[in-house]
Amino acid sequence: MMVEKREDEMEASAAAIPLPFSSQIPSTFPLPGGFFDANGGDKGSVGFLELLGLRDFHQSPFLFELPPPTSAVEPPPAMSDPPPRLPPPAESSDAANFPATPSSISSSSTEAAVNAIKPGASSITNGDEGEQAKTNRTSKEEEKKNKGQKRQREPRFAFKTRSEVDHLEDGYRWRKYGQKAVKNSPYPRSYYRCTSAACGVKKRVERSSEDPAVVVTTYEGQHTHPSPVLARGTHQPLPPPPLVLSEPPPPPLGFGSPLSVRSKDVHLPLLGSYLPLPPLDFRPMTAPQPLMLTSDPTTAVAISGDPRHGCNRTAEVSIRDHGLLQDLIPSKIRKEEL
DNA sequence: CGAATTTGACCCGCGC
DNA sequence: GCGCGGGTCAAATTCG
Repeated sequence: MMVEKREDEMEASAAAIPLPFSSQIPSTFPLPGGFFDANGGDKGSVGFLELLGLRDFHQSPFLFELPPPTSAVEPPPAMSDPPPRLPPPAESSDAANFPATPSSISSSSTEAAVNAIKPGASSITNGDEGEQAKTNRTSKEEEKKNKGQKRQREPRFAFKTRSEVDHLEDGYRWRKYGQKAVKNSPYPRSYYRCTSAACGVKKRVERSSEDPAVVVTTYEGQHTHPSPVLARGTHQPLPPPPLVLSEPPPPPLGFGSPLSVRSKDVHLPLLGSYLPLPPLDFRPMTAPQPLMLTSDPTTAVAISGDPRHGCNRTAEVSIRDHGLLQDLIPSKIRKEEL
């Protein structure tokens, strides 16, 4: 509801905010013609990494920050508190969650921060929320009454992803639990929940009505477990994901390539394996604007609320982004970039 | 046969 | 207070 609205706003912002290089980046995120069409045949899940790999990874399109517009001072507990033991630290987990935006856009929602800082929220685990609703609503209502506040919500991150498939493979296993028609959009919104018992992470997937090629994925919550993919394979630092690291920039028609076919073997958690245990620092370093958009895979840009600061913001975000990339991308790659 | 998906119904919050 | 829309549940169905 709210988030969606925000997302809409973000979309609007993406198109409206004058980027420093707006001339190069139309709001429509042009991609080589037929780039995705070529992938049309393969309806299987496309790994984020795969998609990501199609573009310059080191110019990763995704950025994120959690600047609570109203509480930039105090980062959300969940976000700032590196879980002592949890394999995937909050941020990392989120990062792992992070659909490395396949081809173009990504954004984060402010809701994350706003909700994360709600008192009492920290005491409620992700799983609790889900189970609670499941077990009995009366108790939920009671709790609500007792607390006299709205239902707790997990931090959210919204990503806009240009993809042919709705449900992007991110390394975690998701179970669909609902689907709703979206108002003013011909495309339905799907609701997924992490299949891991104790993990209450949810995500919503919907297509942008404005640009059907764009899939908006909203993650809510943080995984409390390592990625099944990682668990399945090695949990030790892997060599750079071949896809991402060695794949040359996508050919104009790259999506139809065998790459897509192998997509299911490529999961974001691979990326997660690069996530350092120390939490990523998503705390607002400058402005509280949570909104970040990259309108082109080759350009990572943070959109601040104030376009006038576009350049500065870009620089700032570059730093921030760099920090993020440091965590997400093997230094080797970054060197190449540098 | 178990797991996952589908889908209609229900609940809740919010705006008018 | 009411209606609308988002989010979730859970039975039915499908799939592997």
